[in-house]
Amino acid sequence: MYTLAEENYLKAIFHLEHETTGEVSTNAIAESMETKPSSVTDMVQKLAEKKMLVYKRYKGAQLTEKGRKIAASVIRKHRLWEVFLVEKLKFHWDEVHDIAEQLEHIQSDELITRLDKFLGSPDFDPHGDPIPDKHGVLKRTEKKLLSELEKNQKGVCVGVKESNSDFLQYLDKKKISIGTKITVRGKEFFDGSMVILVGKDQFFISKMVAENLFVQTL
Amino acid sequence: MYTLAEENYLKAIFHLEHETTGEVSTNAIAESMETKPSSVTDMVQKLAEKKMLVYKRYKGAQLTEKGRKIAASVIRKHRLWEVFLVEKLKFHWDEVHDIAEQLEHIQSDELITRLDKFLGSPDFDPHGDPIPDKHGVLKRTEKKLLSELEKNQKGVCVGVKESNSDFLQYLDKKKISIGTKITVRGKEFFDGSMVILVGKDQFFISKMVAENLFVQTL
DNA sequence: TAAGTATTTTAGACATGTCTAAAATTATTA
DNA sequence: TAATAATTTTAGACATGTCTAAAATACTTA
Repeated sequence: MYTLAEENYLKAIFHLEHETTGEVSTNAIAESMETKPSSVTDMVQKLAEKKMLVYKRYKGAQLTEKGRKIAASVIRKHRLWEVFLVEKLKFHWDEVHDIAEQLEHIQSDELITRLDKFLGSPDFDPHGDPIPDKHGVLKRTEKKLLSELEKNQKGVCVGVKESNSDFLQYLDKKKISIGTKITVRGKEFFDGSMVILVGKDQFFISKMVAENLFVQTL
Repeated sequence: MYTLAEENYLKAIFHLEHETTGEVSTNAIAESMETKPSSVTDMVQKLAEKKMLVYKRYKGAQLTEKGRKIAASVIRKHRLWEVFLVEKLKFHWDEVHDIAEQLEHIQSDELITRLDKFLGSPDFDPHGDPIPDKHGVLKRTEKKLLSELEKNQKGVCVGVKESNSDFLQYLDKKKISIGTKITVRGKEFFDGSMVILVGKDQFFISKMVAENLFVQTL
């Protein structure tokens, strides 16, 4: 269908478009892909010929609807595979990126349909990023750090900011994982610590923990 | 690690070595890979430089220990993924080859270690072919058609010869799947039909069925 | 064993995607 | 706004893996 290089370029440009506004520059693409600007120019011209993006010399690139859909489908596959690796194969959240980077290029619609079903049609990947649906629609989501919530606000845990084994084990112990509902019961000004409700358990967490957990506000 | 083309050549040669004896000819490789003999010559020379096989002009190729191990690891991955697709994603046995053909090239030892464990370290793929172990050792197995067994012999179902939906549904109904133990209770000369024991159920099967089921004799 | 046939290799070309070095364009700032 | 700096593109080369056409070698058989 599409080559590996094509998919990687479209994916990179898709991400860059979400970080800034307007056209994406050659240099920005080169940097994010760890390649040279001259290579990017070549490739972007080819993608423009294939109507996957619009390109004007010296002005940068912008995905077309076609290009956007291809990129979203690759990202959907990436994130679904990450869920598989963490939920089923018990990888840690920080070990799965490179493997998903390969798995995202497997070509089979039926495979992804079945994988999605097998995983229970998850909405978020293990890093808390939303999974585009099969039409390439990405729910614009309010992903916040737990530390940004105020007293009495609720959120669903959707991921961690930086993951390390100790922190993940701490979360395990506290029975916090993706999908866990968290309610803020109290918040201290001076040190940013919180008291939160998880299930029926209420406990204290430090600022460090609150600043490392992503939640989806409810 | 190794390129896609390298892995595919080694795999094809590995299979051909098991079908005949001695060196594998350029033409045979070309035919099995649906490519041209001239392309094979080029590639085989490169693989010889990398010590993955031994090659003499006009005399064909033979895998070295190194090449054999790489090939076996690719085949191991292919067959483990096939088990995953059938057992976990509920694909039919005849739908999984093309997808496994892509998945077999994913590079990550840890992934395969975990996948193997997740699947319960299976010994056979859904077609009844043995899965090489992590050291590339392939159990030489006595895969036979059920029709070749005599009265009172036992076997474990390891796959089907030709699979079609109707036949797979028939097996489902009779509670026969990979790993199922089958005992031959009777065999008729004139039409090749059999009476077999599956679990606690004893029933009649036609020659057509007996000639389409692979078993591992016990 | 010589001639004809089949197999295999070589030579040269091509497609994809990358790179370096140099040229062109755009942006900055004095 | 002219000079300088930064960005971007072009030109030409290279690596991988493929192909066709032609040459070399091996196999068959009369």
